[in-house]
Amino acid sequence: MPKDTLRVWEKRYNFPQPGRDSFGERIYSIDQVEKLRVIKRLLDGGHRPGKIIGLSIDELVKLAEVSSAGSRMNVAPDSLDELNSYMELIKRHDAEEFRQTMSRLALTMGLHRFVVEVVAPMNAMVGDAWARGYFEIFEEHIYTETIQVVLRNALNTIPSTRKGPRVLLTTLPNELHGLGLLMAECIFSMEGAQCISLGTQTPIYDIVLASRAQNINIVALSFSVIQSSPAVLEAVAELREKLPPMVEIWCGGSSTALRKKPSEDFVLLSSLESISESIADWRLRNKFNQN
Amino acid sequence: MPKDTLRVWEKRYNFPQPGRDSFGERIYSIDQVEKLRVIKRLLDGGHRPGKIIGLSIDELVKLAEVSSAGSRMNVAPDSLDELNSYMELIKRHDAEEFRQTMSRLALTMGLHRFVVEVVAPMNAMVGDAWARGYFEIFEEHIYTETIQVVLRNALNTIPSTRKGPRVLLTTLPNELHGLGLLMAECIFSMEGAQCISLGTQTPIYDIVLASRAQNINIVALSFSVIQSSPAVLEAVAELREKLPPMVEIWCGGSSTALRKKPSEDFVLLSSLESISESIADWRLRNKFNQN
DNA sequence: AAGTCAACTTGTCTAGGACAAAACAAAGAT
DNA sequence: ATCTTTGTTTTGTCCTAGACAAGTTGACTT
Repeated sequence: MPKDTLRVWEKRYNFPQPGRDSFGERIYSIDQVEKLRVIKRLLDGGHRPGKIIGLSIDELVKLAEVSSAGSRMNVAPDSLDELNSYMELIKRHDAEEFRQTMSRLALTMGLHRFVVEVVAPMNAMVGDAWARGYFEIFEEHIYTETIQVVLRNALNTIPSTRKGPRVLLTTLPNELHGLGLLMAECIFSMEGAQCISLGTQTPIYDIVLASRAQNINIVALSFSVIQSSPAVLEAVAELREKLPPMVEIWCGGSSTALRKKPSEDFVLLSSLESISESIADWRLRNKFNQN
Repeated sequence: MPKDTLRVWEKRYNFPQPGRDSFGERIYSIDQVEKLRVIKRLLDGGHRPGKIIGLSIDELVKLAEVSSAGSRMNVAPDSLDELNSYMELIKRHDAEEFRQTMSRLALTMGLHRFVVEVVAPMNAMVGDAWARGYFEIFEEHIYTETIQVVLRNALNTIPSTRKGPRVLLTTLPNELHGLGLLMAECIFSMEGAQCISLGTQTPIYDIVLASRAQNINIVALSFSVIQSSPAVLEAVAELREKLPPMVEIWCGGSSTALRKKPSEDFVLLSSLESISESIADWRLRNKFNQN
């Protein structure tokens, strides 16, 4: 959370009101940090500072529950119990058991369904649990690390191909959520695409360079909620301008900015499932000039 | 590079002197950014801003070459040619070939030697090449991602054990260099330790919680050069204080801060090889109370 | 050669102010 | 009734300028 923002909130809304140490520097109490965490979460969800910053921590948590309920709608109620039982494994700190369970699930369900039906909703649940203080940071870390190991392991078993579209996966600077990227890579690979991942935080200019050097057909970008709307759209527009017209830009993730208005600049991947459709679509469009 | 620092440099050393856009906001030219990159690298190497900031870009690059020569000394000259040929693969953008070469090497050399004799020196070379502008950011990303895939893949093949020390691997906040952590995890695992990685950037308090929850014997921290000396030592001291005395802290990485003076707070892993020795040492010390 | 202290260097915090752009609300047009 | 347009408020980030603790250097002393 930017320092400037905290300072200006302090002046405008009288929150947070940090104590001062012996040198006059701000010290934020645990309570304040906790409240800030929930506020941050709500802001990502579209609320406005002026409206919510005065509320008590309890009211904020209640608001957060209402807001997050919507994102969980698309999960079948009976599988929710199942997902919760996996969350319990982490909470019980049975990391090894959790890893084995996830590996097994990935094998039995198939990677595609595992990513869409287990990992995606669990991400949301873990994020929620963390914001509300149910989860410690280290538990979230263990979750992320475990899922990463399982997904990368699964990726290794997919035979590489030379036929599908060449897809460059990355995120823009300031976006360091690598798990979303990895999930996308799984789906893309399952659809027979040739994936080249750059990891997170690639500057626009370097995406252009990389797509040229690697003969890329599709640049796939992942966004989490963190980014401010205009910055995202502006960056994508800039990338579109600098990229050859034949190279497509596909954007996915939970960022609300992308969904606002349809743009000619990029293909919107509204969900993980839509990757499959978009790939099929791309194949139709490019069936002649494909090698 | 912190905004405050850039501003105060501007006032004190008259560099950088950014242009201004129509709103009076700073715009840094490519040249300035490039010079800043080299300066940053030199600062990490122990130089002082006041001494080097006035030098021209050429003089700075020369200085950087002298400084980095030392770190490459411990590589046999004939294997240097070999390493350079791998670098060429990346520069030629033959990512697939590079990946296969690395996988093959890891198998033939064995993971331990691969990490120590190939990955570690190549990390330094890539960092160098990048700072001098030989490497684009995206090439560095491809390198990092590829090595990560190879190492994680290799890690998967190591059978897990229930006998060795339980090691928690992570970095402190502000340290997001994940590759060093992964390399350490490889060595630890080869030595029969039970590794639990939290990924990068775990707050001190959460390291304590995690080590309790996971029954940890050793907390292993990885440091790159980026961190300022006192902050690192202070953080380790704080961790030492909050951790039960039986849990050991082992620190490794290229940070110069650690090497300054021996401390009772932690075990210094001066190189990747010393992990093996320290593990053997630990086993001796704990052969009675081990399960 | 090694320890001590003063002077210098350096990064990061403080304060308050300004302002563009996003978000909202209300009035107007199709 | 829904969509566009306009004016108003909200909000984040940048600006200037100054202060100061901690780190480093170098001369002096033992």
